[in-house]
Amino acid sequence: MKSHQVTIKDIAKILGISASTVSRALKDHPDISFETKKKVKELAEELKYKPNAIALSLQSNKSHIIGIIVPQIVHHFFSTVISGIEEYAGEKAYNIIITQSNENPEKEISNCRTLLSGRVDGMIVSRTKDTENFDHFRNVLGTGTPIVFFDRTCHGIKTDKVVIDDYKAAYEATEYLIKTGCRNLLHFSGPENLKITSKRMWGFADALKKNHFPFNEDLIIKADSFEEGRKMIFKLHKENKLPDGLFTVNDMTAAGAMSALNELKIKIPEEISVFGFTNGAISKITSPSLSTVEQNGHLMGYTAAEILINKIENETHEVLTKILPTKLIIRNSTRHL
Amino acid sequence: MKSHQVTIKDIAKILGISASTVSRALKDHPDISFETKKKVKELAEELKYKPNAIALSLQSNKSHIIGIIVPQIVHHFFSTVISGIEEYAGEKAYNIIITQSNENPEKEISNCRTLLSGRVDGMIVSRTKDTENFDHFRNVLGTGTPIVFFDRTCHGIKTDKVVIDDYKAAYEATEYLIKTGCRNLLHFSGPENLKITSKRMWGFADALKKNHFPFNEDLIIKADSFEEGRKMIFKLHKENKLPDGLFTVNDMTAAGAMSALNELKIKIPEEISVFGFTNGAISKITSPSLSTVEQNGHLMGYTAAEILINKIENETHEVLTKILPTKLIIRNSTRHL
DNA sequence: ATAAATATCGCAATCGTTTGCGAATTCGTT
DNA sequence: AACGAATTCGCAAACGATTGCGATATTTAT
Repeated sequence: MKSHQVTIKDIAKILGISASTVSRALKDHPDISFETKKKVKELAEELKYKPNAIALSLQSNKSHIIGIIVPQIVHHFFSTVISGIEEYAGEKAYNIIITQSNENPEKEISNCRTLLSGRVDGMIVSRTKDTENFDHFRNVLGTGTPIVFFDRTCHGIKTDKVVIDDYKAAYEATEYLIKTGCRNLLHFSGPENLKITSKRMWGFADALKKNHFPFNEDLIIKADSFEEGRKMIFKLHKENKLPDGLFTVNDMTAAGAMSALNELKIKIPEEISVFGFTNGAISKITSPSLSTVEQNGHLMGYTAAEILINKIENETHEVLTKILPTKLIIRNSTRHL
Repeated sequence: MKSHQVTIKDIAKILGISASTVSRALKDHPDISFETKKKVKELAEELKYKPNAIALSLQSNKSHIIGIIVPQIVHHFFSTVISGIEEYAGEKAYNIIITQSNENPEKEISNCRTLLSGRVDGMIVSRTKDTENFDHFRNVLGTGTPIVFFDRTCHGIKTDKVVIDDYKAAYEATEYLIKTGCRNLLHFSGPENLKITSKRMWGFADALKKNHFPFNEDLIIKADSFEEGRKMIFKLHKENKLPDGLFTVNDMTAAGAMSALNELKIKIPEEISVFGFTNGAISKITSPSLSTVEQNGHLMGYTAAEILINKIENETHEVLTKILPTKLIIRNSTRHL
């Protein structure tokens, strides 16, 4: 099928010179005469010669490929990050190979293997919710392949990270709810072993404490999906325990909660304010539109790629954690100041 | 940085045998004695030897990489398709390299170049809305690299396609609106040079005609995003031209329309039914939840990968167009039968 | 015992490109 | 005229793995 792609040897043969001369001519090596260069370049142009990236990789031991592992490509936040990675990588002439773990630690391990044997120059990773053993990442680092984690990082591994200040953002969101008159707050939270969700939880808790609100663990409820958000609202409603302010671990959960509240004819934000997290695509679509924390996924990906490629090309060994700024996006699911 | 990855030569040197023997031992070549095989395999295991994919590629002229070009990774439908591609590719030990054109034909051309010089074995593509010249795709095909188009295909290029029957799906959706009592229908449409949107439009038009409804071009309105959907509803409302049934070219547009209708306190579906297209993530989130056409992106990607890899490995030359089934998803933005 | 068959392994070329080093040619200088 | 310098280019090795073929060594058959 594959018809023969033009190689440097083809050009050499046609011109009756050696392959080395062609190679040097194409990259303006001073040893080559102007005339030879001209002939070579013209023919290369005519035959649409493209250097064989694979041969170059073999030579240089660099593939110019970045491997990515995310839980799900379909998830809006992750695809935003990927898009950011792709942008910076493109600028630097890197390609990206994407794999997804589907929140399955086993798959994550096999993804590492795949990318390693694909000889990627580095990896950008957001781990599974359930990843507890990090040996596969240590193996990768052991081969000299750098990793940059984003969003969901791994505790106890010495490597670069790009995150946001989940604690601070949650604190601010909670305080906004308080300032706009909410007196009875609740937080829908995610799995505890994820640092980002526990940080958001602590931000919520500390904001309450600082503002002299009573706090106990009943104010933290496990719910981190559209369905669970819905269910939990119905449950709270039945038990007559609905709050007047709700801060959720992500936008989807908020959307689920709002969907239930709408069905119950409970007015948002008059009777209950809802604050999400992530500023995903859905936050503009909900009724009413959702106040949320902007977590700039594109920038996160872009930054991760920047750090990684810099590490690849300059072989620096310093380990840094980059904290990206967040900001509150106030829409119509919360009252105004 | 990159510490030396163990190669076949390392194993050979340690064991005092030749590289060729190691190579054959690892793949159970009958020429090699049992003892030698055992020694080689044990050492390979111990040193965590992984064959160098790049060297293999150079040898076989196969990279085991599939290149993907989509307008936007972030778009839910496309990321669903990518996820499907990734799944089948993973099963067949292929990697995927993803590029996005950002709806920019220039970028699409450069993406083709990038993937070509990355020596991908084949490509899966959904083109830009504005791509009018297809020469870059013809160039790719000219190098013997097969392409499978999905969703947005290219007219006049002889290559495989995976699509849905947009016409039929639109026809059925429209007919559903009619059957549930809508008498005054409108269609929010996309750019005309995209086959999929014009097919959806014709499906809408023919359903009207078949049901003896008057049809004229005023029933087709250009609006294919959340914002435009919103604006157009407000405009129609001001002009007192709101329909009692709305079929949109995609879910986002429907969501925008519903957002405006909600603000105008117009009841869905009592006063106006809304029918979307795609069954994206947002269709469950809208208030009320959106009736829509299921366009199985995951299956589309999976199928495209199947066709492509089959073509790569078996070097078949037949060109086929696979039409995937759709079905109506009836939720709460339309009345029931 | 000798030829033939078998078992086991190494040499070298190959994939496409790069690069140090040496070779050949031309030019300039005295 | 002769010698050194400069110009221009080719040879060959290297990257890691595969594979046809040839080279031993061992065993079997006659």
